[in-house]
Amino acid sequence: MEPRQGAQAIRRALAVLRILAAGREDGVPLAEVIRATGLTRPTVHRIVHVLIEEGIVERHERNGRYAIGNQVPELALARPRPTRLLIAANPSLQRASAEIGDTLFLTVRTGNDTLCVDRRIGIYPIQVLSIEVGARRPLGVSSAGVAILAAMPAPEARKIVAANEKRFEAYKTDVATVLGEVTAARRLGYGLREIGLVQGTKSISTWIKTPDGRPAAAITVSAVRTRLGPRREQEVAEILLREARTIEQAIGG
Amino acid sequence: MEPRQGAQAIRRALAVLRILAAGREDGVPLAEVIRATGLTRPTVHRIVHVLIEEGIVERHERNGRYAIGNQVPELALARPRPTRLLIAANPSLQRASAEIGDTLFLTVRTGNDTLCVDRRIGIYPIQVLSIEVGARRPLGVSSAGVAILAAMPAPEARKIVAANEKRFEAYKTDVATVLGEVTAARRLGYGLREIGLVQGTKSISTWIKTPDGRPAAAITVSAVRTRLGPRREQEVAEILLREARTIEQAIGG
DNA sequence: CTCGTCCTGTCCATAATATGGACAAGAACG
DNA sequence: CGTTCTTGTCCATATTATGGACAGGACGAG
Repeated sequence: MEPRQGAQAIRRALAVLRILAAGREDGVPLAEVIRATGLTRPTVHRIVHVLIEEGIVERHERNGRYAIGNQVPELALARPRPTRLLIAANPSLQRASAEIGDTLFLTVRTGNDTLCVDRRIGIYPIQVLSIEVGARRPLGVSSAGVAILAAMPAPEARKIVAANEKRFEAYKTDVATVLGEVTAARRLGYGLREIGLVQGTKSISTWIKTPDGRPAAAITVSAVRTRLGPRREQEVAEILLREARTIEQAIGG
Repeated sequence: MEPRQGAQAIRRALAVLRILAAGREDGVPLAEVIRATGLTRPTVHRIVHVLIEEGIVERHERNGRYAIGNQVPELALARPRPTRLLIAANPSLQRASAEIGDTLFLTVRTGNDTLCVDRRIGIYPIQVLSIEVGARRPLGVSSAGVAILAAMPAPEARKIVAANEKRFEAYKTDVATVLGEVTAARRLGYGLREIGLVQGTKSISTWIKTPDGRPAAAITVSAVRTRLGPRREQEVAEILLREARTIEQAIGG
């Protein structure tokens, strides 16, 4: 059903945009876009510069990196709603945050990426704040991504991981490692990253499925590793599992 | 400098997106997109459906209209900053709103469109609320658009108005009428619409220029016509002119 | 029912468009 | 001064997007 053709250029432009989105405010150098998309230099160059002329992409004066331009939020204003998920998850995040005390994230799946859409800071004095709302990463490199992959049929997960192969390099991981983590998560019942993306942190994620059984999001706790020993890992995971089910109820019914 | 080529399809896709953005949540029927963009049916159809596959556009179950999809806000999350203008204009809007009592709008120019980016509701019991944050219209059909056109060099304004010709029809106006209003606004010092887009309303807009002298935005008061007689029009215009200058200072320095 | 008038969706030969190999040029480093 | 990073450009080529023509569906009037 997917392959509607006659629009290669548009699809490529969108692929570029998604890579740029992952670069957030800082932007992404052209070479990185080329690597991540697998397109050729002239093609990426052309696309990026047309998008600049159209105001969809901006180029940073300083370092020449490319980033999402201000016309994108302008287009987004056409869509005023906060998602159902965000509303449904709010009480759960509130509750879990109070209970756990460490930083909580709500992450959705969008295409082959995870996107952080909400964050709650806990009361414990050391908080992992590196991941911000808007942070976007290839599915598989964060515990949330691993959890989401673990919750979908294995073949589909493998396909996504394969599609992200070129981008894993930048996160110092690879297809085999990710697939191993996904299998482990499937067995455990939740996603885990002993070595967080930030040095010395650990993350636990549980998936949230839509009524049709497809994983749409994950809730994650990140903390300094010493705060998440085996015993506490168990406790935290149970809370996250409970709240994930609660959120599923809220979006399902 | 503009005409970088080799990307017709991407530009066309963006043109389609901007039209869809003007349709907001309700969306736009395909035929309207065809009219507004001047593209052919198969082209628009193909573009729209590829964008649907990519999650950039959604189709409403009910009426088959096309609207901006949820991936657009997701991309926009990559850009967390509220614009300087919004911050700079805040105190002025606050003050003017208290002083005037009718609904105030802050509208920016984006390409050939105006886009409402802020709204303040006044204290007077009858408020014109039809225009919401995110509302997007061809430059020229609202008093804000007229004001912005009036503040730019006449040839540029004419070019924009000509480019929007096909879209005016839907707003029951035309090139000649708009150009007349722009000339009148240039003479007056502010934009005016005796017959607002909503029946029985009247709007007054003043333009805001960036330090380089190009108009970037407008502040607008909309009220039921009877509340904006000649005397009060004068008063309101003076407040708006004063605040426009204040905002220019704030973004200039 | 039939005709007319709106709409959306599809086919495919064709021309125009986007492509990418090869090259150029600049910056940072030793 | 060479080496290894970048980013940017040219242009012959074939792949890609194009749009005229057609089909089908929904609605209303006669």
